[in-house]
Amino acid sequence: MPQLNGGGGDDLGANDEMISFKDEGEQEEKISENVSAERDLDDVKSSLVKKNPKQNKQTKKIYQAERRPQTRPDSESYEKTRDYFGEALRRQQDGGFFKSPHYPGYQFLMFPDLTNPYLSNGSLSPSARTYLQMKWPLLDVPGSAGIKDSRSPTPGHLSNKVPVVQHAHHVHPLTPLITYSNEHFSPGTPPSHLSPEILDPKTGIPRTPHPSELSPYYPLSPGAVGSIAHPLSWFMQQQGQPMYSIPPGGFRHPYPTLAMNASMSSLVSSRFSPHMVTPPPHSLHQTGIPHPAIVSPAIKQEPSGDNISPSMKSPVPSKKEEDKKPHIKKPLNAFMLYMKEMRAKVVAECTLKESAAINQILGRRWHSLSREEQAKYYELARKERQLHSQLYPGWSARDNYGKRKKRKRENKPDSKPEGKSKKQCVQYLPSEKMCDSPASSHGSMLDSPATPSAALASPAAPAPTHSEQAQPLSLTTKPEGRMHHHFSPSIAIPIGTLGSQSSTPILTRPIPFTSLHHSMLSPPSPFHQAALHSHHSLFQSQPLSLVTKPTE
DNA sequence: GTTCCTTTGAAGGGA
DNA sequence: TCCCTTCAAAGGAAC
Repeated sequence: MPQLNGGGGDDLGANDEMISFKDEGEQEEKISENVSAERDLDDVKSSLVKKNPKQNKQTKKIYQAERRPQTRPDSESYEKTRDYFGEALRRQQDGGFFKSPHYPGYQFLMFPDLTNPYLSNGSLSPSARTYLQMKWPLLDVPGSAGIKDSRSPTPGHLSNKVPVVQHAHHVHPLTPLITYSNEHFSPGTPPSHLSPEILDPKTGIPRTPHPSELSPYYPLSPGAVGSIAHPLSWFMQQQGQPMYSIPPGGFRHPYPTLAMNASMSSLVSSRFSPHMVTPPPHSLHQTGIPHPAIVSPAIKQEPSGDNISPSMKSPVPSKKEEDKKPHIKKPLNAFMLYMKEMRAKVVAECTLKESAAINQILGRRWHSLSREEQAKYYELARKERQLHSQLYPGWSARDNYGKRKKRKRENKPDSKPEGKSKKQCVQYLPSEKMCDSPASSHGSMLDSPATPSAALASPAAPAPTHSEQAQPLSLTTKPEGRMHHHFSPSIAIPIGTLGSQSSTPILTRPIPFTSLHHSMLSPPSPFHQAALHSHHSLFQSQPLSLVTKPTE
């Protein structure tokens, strides 16, 4: 688990983190995101087809070397989340325009007083109002009118998989932790007066949310508890995508004992008594409720035990048992959680559909996140792992090995699939000049040798080795079949001052002419320029050079 | 219909 | 300890 350096001294340096998204003005943020998305789009479009495993690996290594997020100790993290919420509440109560934090839901981990969102007189407490407003921006919560965030795009409109209008900014990072397929829920219907107004994704007409979109996690009792949709119900409805596939037949209350009433801190760490963590067979808890991480082979449509190599199988269970054995998915890591949350937003901004491209953008944005922001996801991931381990004590990631379709391994430099011609590519590295992240992750690594990579490293992830950092980038190949013909001519953009630490040659990034964006050939916009200037000299302009991509 | 792509991080095994 | 491999999500593209 990554540990952020304790509050005061963020001596991890690196004020080169991209913070511009956080506390800037709303307009500025929007501009920033649009610009970044635009650049990301161009970037990705131009680079996606070019990349190959080795290049990716190099890029990855550089990314990894560049910065390792730090998380604070839990207590401090929680304190900060409290502060987040307090600040949000203050803003709201001050009558100011409530601007949700970048990850507005996160602070709800420590949401105070959720166990009793109502005041004694029956009205919602301010905190509960704030929560509800964050949860359901369209919900008219008394006393909080006008705090709807109209800024963020509504991926729900744009994503064909988002059944509920939900601002990306209001998607709690923990949402994927407990999001399940809507189709399998039959939760209680919240009272109409508290039902968020939801736009039908197809008609755009406001409608009462389907019960499945609300609070399926709350084992609402027939009585009082059911009188209000539980504040944490929104955990369930992120993008209509379950984090874990649901076995046939669905389930009613995932994490049944996960009665998320008070704080999410106890959600995963203390809500599970030992007796309930033992996964009953067939994906069902003892309550008969399957865990979302359990995927029925039928649903998963993954190779059955027959396709699993014997080495992958545990010697103990028989083949039949193996077939019956549910597929327990790995818990999502921090980046995966981030991806799930941000994908729709990126898709909306970039009008990109290709996940590979989206993921590239997300990867960059991930690196552009501040440590605090990343720490949130690391914390969530940690909790998820903790929950997962408690639910499935005997589970090992190794159990899933071989349950996927076998992937070809082409990463090895010398391994080339027979009969497949390869095309040499120009060395590719994502150019931070084109990236949305002024706080170049690459730059921070390359320009800040004093920053110990270990200090920046995620506790769970080993710091990049010296060999990794110094590993020279080389020309790599990619199967020609995936190459796009018009990508041949390209522009090489030198990547800053890379040579200072290694013998890495000037890195160039092929950019198809057809994808060239004006921003690539013209000075950065004032905003971007300022952002660039405020961070690194890495971004000092260097002349663009035209190169011709070698072709075979 | 299946596999690949692409990202980061976690985990496990081998050297 | 280090390195490598696999898998987790996602969905269009390629095969």
